[in-house]
Amino acid sequence: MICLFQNLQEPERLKTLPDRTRAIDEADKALRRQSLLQSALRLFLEQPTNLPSVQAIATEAGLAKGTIYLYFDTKEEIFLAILTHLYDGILSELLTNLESEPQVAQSVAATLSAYTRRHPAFLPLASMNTTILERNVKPDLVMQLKTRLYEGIALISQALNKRYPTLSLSECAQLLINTQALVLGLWQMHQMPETVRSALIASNMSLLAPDFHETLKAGITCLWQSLSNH
Amino acid sequence: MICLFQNLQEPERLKTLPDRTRAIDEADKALRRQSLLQSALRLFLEQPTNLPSVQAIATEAGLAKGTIYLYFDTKEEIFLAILTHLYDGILSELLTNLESEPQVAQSVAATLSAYTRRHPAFLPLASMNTTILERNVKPDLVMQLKTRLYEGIALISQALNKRYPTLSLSECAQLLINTQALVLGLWQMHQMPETVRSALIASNMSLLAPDFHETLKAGITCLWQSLSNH
Amino acid sequence: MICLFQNLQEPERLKTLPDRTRAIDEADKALRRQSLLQSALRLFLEQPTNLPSVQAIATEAGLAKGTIYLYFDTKEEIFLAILTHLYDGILSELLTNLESEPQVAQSVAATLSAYTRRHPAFLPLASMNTTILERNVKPDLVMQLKTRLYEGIALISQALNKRYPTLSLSECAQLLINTQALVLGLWQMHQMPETVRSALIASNMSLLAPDFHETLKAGITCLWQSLSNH
Amino acid sequence: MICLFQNLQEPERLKTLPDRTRAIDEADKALRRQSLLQSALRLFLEQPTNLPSVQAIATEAGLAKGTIYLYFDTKEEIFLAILTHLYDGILSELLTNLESEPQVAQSVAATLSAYTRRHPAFLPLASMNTTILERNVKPDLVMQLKTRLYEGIALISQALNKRYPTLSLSECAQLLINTQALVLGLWQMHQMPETVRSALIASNMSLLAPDFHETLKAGITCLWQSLSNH
DNA sequence: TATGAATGAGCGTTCATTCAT
DNA sequence: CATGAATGAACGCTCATTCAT
Repeated sequence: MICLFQNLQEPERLKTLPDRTRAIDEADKALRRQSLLQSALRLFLEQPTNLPSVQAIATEAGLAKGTIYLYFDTKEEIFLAILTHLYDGILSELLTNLESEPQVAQSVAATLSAYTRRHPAFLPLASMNTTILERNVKPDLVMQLKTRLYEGIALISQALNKRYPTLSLSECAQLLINTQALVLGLWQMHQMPETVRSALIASNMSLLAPDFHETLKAGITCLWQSLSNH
Repeated sequence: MICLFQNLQEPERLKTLPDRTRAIDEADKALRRQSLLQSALRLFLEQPTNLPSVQAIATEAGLAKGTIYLYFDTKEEIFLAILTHLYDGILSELLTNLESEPQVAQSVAATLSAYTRRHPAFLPLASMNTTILERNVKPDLVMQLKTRLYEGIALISQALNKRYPTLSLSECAQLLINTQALVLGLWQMHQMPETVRSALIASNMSLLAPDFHETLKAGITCLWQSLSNH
Repeated sequence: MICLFQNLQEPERLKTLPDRTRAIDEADKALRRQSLLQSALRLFLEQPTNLPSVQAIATEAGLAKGTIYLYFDTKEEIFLAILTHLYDGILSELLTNLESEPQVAQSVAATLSAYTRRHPAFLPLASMNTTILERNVKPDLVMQLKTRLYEGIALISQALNKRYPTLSLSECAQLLINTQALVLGLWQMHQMPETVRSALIASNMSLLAPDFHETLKAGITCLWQSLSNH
Repeated sequence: MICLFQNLQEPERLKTLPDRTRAIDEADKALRRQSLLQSALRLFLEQPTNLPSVQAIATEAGLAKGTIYLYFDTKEEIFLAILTHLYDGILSELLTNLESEPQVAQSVAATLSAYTRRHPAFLPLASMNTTILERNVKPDLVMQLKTRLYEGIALISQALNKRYPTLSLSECAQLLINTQALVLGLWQMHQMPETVRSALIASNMSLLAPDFHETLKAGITCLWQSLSNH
């Protein structure tokens, strides 16, 4: 089986190329690409409401602005690559945890909650996907993300189906998609300026300003309750 | 009962002010404001991926650019107003239909499906809310949207709670929030360039390019299945 | 003798017209005009680097924006009127003090120093005269200012000439003009952001950041030393 | 002696970079910067009442608007640079002429008169310095101008002091500052629309519409008469 | 491959002034 | 005379992308 997740790179293991050195062979190029992704990610995390500027990314990576365009066609492509990677990550963890955990719904909820904590760029980027990223990226890169997503979902669906044979493969897949949709939507609804958040709480409307992770778990539990019926 | 939704204006009933006429009294001003909202909406629907430019909105409304700033502080404010209005609309319909329909989950799904069809700006705008709109709008307008949302949810929760007394008010509210999150997320996942859509179908991954309204109904049914347990 | 300075109005004696009342007769109109001038001046003093907006002036005066244009053709006209008034004031004081004081140069210096202190709008406005005000005002209003200036200078020159008969009338006049030029120039050279001022002092260049009033006195003394020769 | 005025560039000697060519090394960059300054200056001289627009400057220089911002942070910075340069120029000439001319006051007057004729942008820009330029420029650029001014004044003061040992260094410096103030003020008082000028002459008030250069000489002579006493 | 100078489209907003009421 | 809604010109600046070197 081709591994979906070949792209995963532990940053700490990453050998870095000296700045302003020419990346000749494929390995060096990949390294440089990774380094750009790391820089972009780092800057994005500093202010997850905006994509950082190309200049900032280049500077952060110790390279020139033009160099970035040797590795990516547009700025958005960089972040779509990061997002793709993050999708890979979450799918991979879901699969792993599914197999080891007895309580499926709880496992899913816990995995998602932990993952979004450990990867605070995931949901902000996922939220921008439709609105910002895909709009400025070649279709085949969008397809790449979708394909990865599809394959991940397929694998997880199979695992699920093995444990809950009464649930069809496509029901499993749909459940996963719904889960991702729910997480994405909850995160966006939960996102707001700090002033608004405190105003909401002050006005007894904390329903709209809840702890994201709490809500996440509850929501997933609700969505996955069908499993307990099977 | 105080009606939340007094703001709803059927565009077709709207008397329009002749162009370049002065809106002196409050009624005329409201009319002009509505007309700007209509123009903005119309242009947005032509290309729901970008907010139209202020100049375009003004021209569409037969007014000068500066006039817009007599009615709105920023461009985003216009679209937040539209979105607020659309949230009012959906909440109102949910409430109405809930009371008349026997099958609650189906009613909710059908209402949402129909509403998003009739108001194709709803989900695109809702998707931009966090990322684009709220970022350039005074906090109290964000609060206004949230408050309306809260009050709508409160009313619907009460109606739900009346029919399913085993479900607590806050469980009902949370269910509604989850529903909105799910719809939002599904719409975003379902959103893609036409080329991508056909590529997905060609590659046997139509799972990721489904009919939105189908998926919506299935998703809501899944989320609301708890009701059948009560 | 026709008084040059009929325009001088002690603000405290000013009867004010109730807001939004129609000014029918000439006296009422003059009152309203004065009130607009006062409002404009008050706002300008709050931020003497920019002319306040017409809207701000109207609001401050309790009137509508359009009303201002019943009294002045352009915004700059308002400030040219204020400046004219302030020129009247300084000329009048110079004349008065000249007659009572024995030491002419010192009298002039002291008068100017005191006047600019009491009327902090004088030099800022005078500095804007060429660059901003006269550019957007009908020539005959500029002429009015010049005429007043001329007549004031003429009167003072006569007084000077009486005391120093060896100085021709036109030499006296020129001396006055040079004095005004010097004051204006010194004020502009002395004007700077606070940060720059402290940087200058820190760099041992306090020559360029002196006390304005000190410099003023020294400068005038220097310019007027010819008198002691006569 | 380190020359303060190394920046002086005779425009006619300036090698120009071909349009749309890249300025790679520092020399070319300096050339391009000079060319932008020249263009800005040229346009300003066409209408010395307003700073030309950035677009106009770019077009005049055969470059794109954005390019300007590679060389200057704001539009005002361009003109502050020109003004700094012009201050360098006048200080340099004053110093040179002082050393060669026997009659100091006359030398100063003649130098200033000639310089302002040859550099018609000098006084208009100097007049805008406080009101317009320094307001939109980083403090350290203002400081640069001040520093240059200070150093120029220091050098000239030394030269003066050598010839008139009874005048202290700081008296010399102050005399120079007063001179600059006087020139600036006279220029502003002398500045007026052509219509006003002819009206003044027609009304026998030519005192207020004199030949600037005449007045300048007379004024400086008056200010510098102290020297003859020493 | 790397650079970074050059490009130029894109846009929201302010505000003095006009003028219908 | 008073109002204030409507006007629309004016403009600096950013920044993703290109491309000559």
